Amino acid sequence: MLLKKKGNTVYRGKIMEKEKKYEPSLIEEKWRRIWEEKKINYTDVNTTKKKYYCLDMFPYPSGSGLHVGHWRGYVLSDVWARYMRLQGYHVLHPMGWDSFGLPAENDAIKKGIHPKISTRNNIDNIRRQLKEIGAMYDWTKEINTSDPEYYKWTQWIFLQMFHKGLAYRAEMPINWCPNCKTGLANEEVINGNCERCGTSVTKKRLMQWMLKITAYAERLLNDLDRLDWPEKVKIMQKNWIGKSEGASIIFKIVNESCLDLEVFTTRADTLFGATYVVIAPEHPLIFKITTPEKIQEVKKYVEEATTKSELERTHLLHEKTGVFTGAYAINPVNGKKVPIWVADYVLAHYGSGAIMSVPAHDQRDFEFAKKFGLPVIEVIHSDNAIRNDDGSLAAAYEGPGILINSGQFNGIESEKAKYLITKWLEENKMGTFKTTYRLRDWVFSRQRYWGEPIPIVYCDKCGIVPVREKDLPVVLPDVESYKPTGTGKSPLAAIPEFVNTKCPQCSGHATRETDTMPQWAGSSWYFLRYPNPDLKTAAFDRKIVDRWLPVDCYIGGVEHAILHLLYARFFTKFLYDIGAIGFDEPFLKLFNQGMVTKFSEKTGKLEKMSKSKGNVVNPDPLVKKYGTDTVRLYELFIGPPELDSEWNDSGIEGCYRFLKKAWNFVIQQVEKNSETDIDSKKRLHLLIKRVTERINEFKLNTAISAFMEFMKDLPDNCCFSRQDIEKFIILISPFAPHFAEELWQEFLGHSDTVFNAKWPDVQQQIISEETITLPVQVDGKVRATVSVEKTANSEEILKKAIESVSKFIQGKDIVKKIYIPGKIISIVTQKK
RNA sequence: GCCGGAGUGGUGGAACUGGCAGACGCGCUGGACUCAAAAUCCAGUGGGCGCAAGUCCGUGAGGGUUCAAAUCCCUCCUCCGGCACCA
Repeated sequence: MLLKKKGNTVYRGKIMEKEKKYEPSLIEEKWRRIWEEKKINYTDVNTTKKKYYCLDMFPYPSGSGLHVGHWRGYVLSDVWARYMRLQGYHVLHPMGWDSFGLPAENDAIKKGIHPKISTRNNIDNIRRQLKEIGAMYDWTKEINTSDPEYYKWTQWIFLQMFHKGLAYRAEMPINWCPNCKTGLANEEVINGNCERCGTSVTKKRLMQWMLKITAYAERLLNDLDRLDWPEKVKIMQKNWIGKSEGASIIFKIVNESCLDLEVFTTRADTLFGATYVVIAPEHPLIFKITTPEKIQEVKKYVEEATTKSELERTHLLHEKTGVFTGAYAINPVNGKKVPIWVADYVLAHYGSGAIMSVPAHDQRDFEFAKKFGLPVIEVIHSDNAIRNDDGSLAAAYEGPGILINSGQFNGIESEKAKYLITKWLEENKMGTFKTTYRLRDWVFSRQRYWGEPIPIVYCDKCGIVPVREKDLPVVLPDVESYKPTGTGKSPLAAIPEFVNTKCPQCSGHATRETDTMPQWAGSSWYFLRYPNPDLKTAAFDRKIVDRWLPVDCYIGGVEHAILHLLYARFFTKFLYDIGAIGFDEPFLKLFNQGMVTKFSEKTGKLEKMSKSKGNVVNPDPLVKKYGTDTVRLYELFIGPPELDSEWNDSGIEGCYRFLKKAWNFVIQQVEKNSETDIDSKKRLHLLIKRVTERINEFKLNTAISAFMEFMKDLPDNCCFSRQDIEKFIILISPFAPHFAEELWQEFLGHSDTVFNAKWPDVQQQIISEETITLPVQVDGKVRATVSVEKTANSEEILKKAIESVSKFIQGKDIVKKIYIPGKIISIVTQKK
């Protein structure tokens, strides 16, 4: 019974005799408290029910808190997790903190607070904000990568890699960020700049711990096929791994016949056109082969090249430079003597750090040859080559063609010649088929304080010795000064109590490794820890992780497409190989939510929401005004979840109005206490069908539209039974959990949570129509619609259709009649 | 340069496998309620022409396939993201 009273819609329910309208502020906090008290989100990992692991990419606890952009992914995963729960799954939906690493540390330095304290404060703040979202996280499984009880096991995994030879030390020029004062992984350098602070990255030669991720290149590549991931991410990983099949060819060095110069090429077919050889400035043979009269010049060039920044070398200076070493090599296929040059367009870390140069068929070599007057010999003929008036090549021809100037291989098609020439080299022991990868080993050392200490000691007698497993964790010491030194050593090196230790093997004097691990270490296996976060005896319980993993659905931003996802796959495969787990891919399904953008006054463009762009929208005032459920709805309604969406505050009103209407609808219908009429039954089941389908397809924006349409189209006199109203509440509960719970328990009087209810089934026979309405087109234009019995045959239907458009076909001949069952009728006419 | 994604009213966005373009929301206009406002409710809302019934045009541009194209094909433009001297 509806009463008008002071402008408010009120109801008299069975349970209470007081007036009530939709007031989120009165219900949301209450339910969050009750859910926590009753532990309804606690996941018993020992359950025998079918499981579902729905994981968010865990955040790093920055000081600036969450904005509406962060909400989007969390709301999305929560709707999905709640939906799967209502589908009868036992859902694990955990949350934790990626709290080691540069962002946390830089933030701490900026504020002058110890990272340990600031991290704890930030975590407390973000946890509070996350709880406001109302997500069903099982907080008893919270983990924190900077907790010694956690990083003990990160160190343990490192030791396992060390034992298998996958963690090794190497002195090499690495990417160095002068601002963050630390080495960086290849993956952390974006366009020659530091991923974190944007500073131009330089090179620094340092002794580094490396992880041999390249040993897994082939598997990391192949197994992508098994994953239900966005194609975009798979392609990005594929490109990053960069598999390239070709040949390794040996060039003997003139007068140094014991020295072999190995080059890698994908164009063995052009071997006869190799007119010189180029080695990278970092090539190990460089000073062995350079002739005495050239040594000064080469030395100078190498020095210049190796101190250039990554940006200069790879992005800015495409003008070719190089010097002749004075040495010559022998082209194995024809015995020709060719000069050896040093040039920095050849990269030391790819292939063998040396190339054969074929200026006629490689544009880079062409430019170099032109600049230094080196010969160009065409060996692939094609009419598609671009030529000067005199017939010489105007640019390298890189396409396919027929071999010329190539001895016994003349006349062969280039693709075929690749194989034949490589085979010939192999038979003559001057080369092999070879596959190379762009992927490089992972630089695992950071010269910073806030990370996992690498559990290694250096003993004067025994050398490099791993810390015994029983002595883990190597605890990060509390220090006053944790600022980076910039010397290439971590701040830990300045703490004698930390550095000086005893050798685990001989008990003699030893010093600890003082570098720490990169931020990506802890996040490479955290998903394995959630099901058993408090386990003291191991990183994880194999029985439990094998039951709960792989993660069924992983939700997060696309910015981690390469870094985190590749590293996590690598760790998982390694743990599989050593028998620690029974699966070798961590994440079966990946969903990347789009960014939330907003116009930035600073840049004058639409930008991803971020503090630095000055375009963040704080959810707190919105929650205060409309309630969490409305904000949740709007986060989803704003656009397709996988695409970027522009935030606009004004749209949120629509979601609030909808919830108010839905609230009143439920109350009115329960008050009516009648049976569901046929029309309403049909509407409800159509809604169930649409919402279910759209959630399954992750089209949550249109799932919400379906609810709005349902509400909007209801006739005034519609009637729904209590049972059907319950279905409606269950249907909306993943989207607006507080709203649904209040109606379910408080208004309808259930004693258990709505999230233990069962997702409603569609009754197909209710929504199937006996008559259908079809549009009728004449010459491609819709001119009428006809209602026909579903069972009618096509002749009847066409007859009816033609009658309906008689006006439009008068004086014309019908040349074609098309009836697509259930879809459309199309009449084609011609003038008489 | 290469590889992805996108381009639809005033606006955010719908549209299954080629089958009534613009669902739903915002905004706007008009109306109801009110002393008045807010809130709420009802109606309208792509553009042109027309009093109207209507009718023509319309999914970044231009071509094509088809009875039928936002959707498929070709050429091109713009924006966003990734990679980029990887031999």
